[in-house]
Amino acid sequence: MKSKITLKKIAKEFDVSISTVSKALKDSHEISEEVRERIKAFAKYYNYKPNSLAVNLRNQKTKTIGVIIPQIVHHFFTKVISGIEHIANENGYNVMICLSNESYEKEVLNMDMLESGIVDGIIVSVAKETEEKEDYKHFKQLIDNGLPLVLFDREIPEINCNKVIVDDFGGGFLATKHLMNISCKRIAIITTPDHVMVGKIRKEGYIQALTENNFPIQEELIIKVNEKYDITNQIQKLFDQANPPDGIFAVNEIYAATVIKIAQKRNLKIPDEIAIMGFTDGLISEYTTPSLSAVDQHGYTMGEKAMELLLDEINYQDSDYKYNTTIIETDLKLRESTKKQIISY
Amino acid sequence: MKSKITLKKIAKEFDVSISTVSKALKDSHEISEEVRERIKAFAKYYNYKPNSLAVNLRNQKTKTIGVIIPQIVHHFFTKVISGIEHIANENGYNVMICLSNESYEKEVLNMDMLESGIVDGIIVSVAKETEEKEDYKHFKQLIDNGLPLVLFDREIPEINCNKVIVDDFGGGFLATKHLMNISCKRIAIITTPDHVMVGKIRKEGYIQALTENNFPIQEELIIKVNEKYDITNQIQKLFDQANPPDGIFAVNEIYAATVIKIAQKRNLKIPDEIAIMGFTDGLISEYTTPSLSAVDQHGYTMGEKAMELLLDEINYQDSDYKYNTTIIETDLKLRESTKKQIISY
DNA sequence: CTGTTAGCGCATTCAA
DNA sequence: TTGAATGCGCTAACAG
Repeated sequence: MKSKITLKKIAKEFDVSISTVSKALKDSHEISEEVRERIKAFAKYYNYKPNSLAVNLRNQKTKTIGVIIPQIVHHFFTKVISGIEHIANENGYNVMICLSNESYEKEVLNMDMLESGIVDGIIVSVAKETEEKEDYKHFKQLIDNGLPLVLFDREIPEINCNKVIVDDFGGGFLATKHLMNISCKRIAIITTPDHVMVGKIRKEGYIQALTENNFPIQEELIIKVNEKYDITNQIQKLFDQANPPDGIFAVNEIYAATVIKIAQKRNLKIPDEIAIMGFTDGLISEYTTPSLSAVDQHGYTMGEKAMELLLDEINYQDSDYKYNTTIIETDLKLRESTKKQIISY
Repeated sequence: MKSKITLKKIAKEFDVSISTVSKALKDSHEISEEVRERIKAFAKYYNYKPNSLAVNLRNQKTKTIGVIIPQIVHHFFTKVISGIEHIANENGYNVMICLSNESYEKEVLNMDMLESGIVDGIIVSVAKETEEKEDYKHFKQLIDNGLPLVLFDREIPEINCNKVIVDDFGGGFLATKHLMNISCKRIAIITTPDHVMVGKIRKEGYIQALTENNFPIQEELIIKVNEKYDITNQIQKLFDQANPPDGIFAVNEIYAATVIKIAQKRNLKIPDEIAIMGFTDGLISEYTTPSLSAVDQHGYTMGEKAMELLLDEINYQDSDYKYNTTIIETDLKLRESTKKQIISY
């Protein structure tokens, strides 16, 4: 393995000083045209690249930002990443993506690593396990260490930093309202355990919509899925009730798609016997039969916004920086799973 | 913004030398128990983290590897990444993910950046645009610079390095063979333009299966999708023929899912009137109606294997390193889109 | 026009 | 048991 070429080696080759080489490669006019050209040609030939570890160490910044996401298989997160990448690249930043796999421990490990100087700032969506433990020491430390931080999607109220969140409440509300509008009478929700904040808040939107419209809140219509066990089985129970729902709001794509599969197996007509709303940016929704109506999370926009906020903080010179929480409004992407034939008598 | 704590600052605090602090934090027995403990306590309290730029510069290695993938929204790539992460983390490596977005230019930019010393090795799946241009200078340079490289999925024959590829030929063959087994008589393929190697090779598997079984190769049954235009329209044409196919092999998930949508719109019964095979690790396949039979790409395994090969090369001391091409065998994941009611007379 | 020097943060060798 | 000195690769202020 050839070792990499450095300024030092080039300097030796030409029998000049290192700084002469450095300047020549930077096209400094301090260096004579001739020497400059020869050095540049040589460097180009040997494919010289400044060692960025050294450059960064020198400059005390890296032009790289870190992103920690809980999962990469969720389409929502990949959209967010694309949005982050877009703004980052536009501003000459590189993006380093790390996965926490919803694990507290991996989240801490990733942050430790990112905190060690390789990035100028960090964008995080909190792991479910961390939300469950409610242990946010590592975030506080990060901030204490002066590293800019932006939280997105899953945020932590007690941490003071820039945030970008979806209007989960509004989304839950809209979804539920839409089910009412297509005249569903018994509307169920399939959500996460309450420690997953986004699930909890979407549920609150659901409850608000019910309450405002004088629908009763019925515990048997609220399913909190524990992902450690079989999802289908937990959702099935909705349909085994004496009085099953005629409308379902699922807080994510997999739950919604699972409902479709179950409904089909039971020969329930979608949307006429059972209408379904999801909450997602995902691809699956477009390809189910019927295709799934869903609350649009605008993941790409979230990513862009998160990166903008991070740049804001990175570039802010004074000490009176004010944190900002950006709320991304949701809207509905209506497809077939809620497109009822309106029957007028 | 507080600036980060360094060895130097700790040294000043205790009025000892930097090297004493360094040793103390490494629990060196050269340092007296008492001093060691005090320094460690202090460092812990202030959340000291060695600056990895400095450490890496010193050690000439970073314990980080770079991954360049063309897209992140393809479930296959996310699976590969999970596999890479798994082996990387097991071996104390961090993973830095970069996206080329199928663009030659972004691929080169990413490689330039990674080549500048921040990673110990690189794993790449080639961008479509690069395949089209057949411009591989940047890969040659990378290797010349001595940075270990592993190519996966989309490889480049003329580049000499470790590789992990799916048995695309075998996959195409298997898929086509299975369509024959369920007694399809006119089997079409929906593939990519030939410059996308994986598409081309899968098509060759398809052709081999046809040929071996005395099926004619019919150009009108071979659709090469140009993703710059509407996919549905291009695929539709298959069904507008006088003699439409009764079996379709689509080389990726989106094409396959699109076929389902089209077939449904035309009221074609799947799989009886038209059977469909995809080629994917994706999630969509499970949630379409009917669910999609597909060639399993084993993305996770590919990722693991790629990382193992990279570690191999990184850790290899001698100069006679031998490159290896690992072929991941495919197999079929049969679901409903090919599950014909076998009717016996 | 070119070179010397210092320093970014750390680890390590050698000397005290 | 501690510290001084050196160097990883680079840049920039300053000197010549």
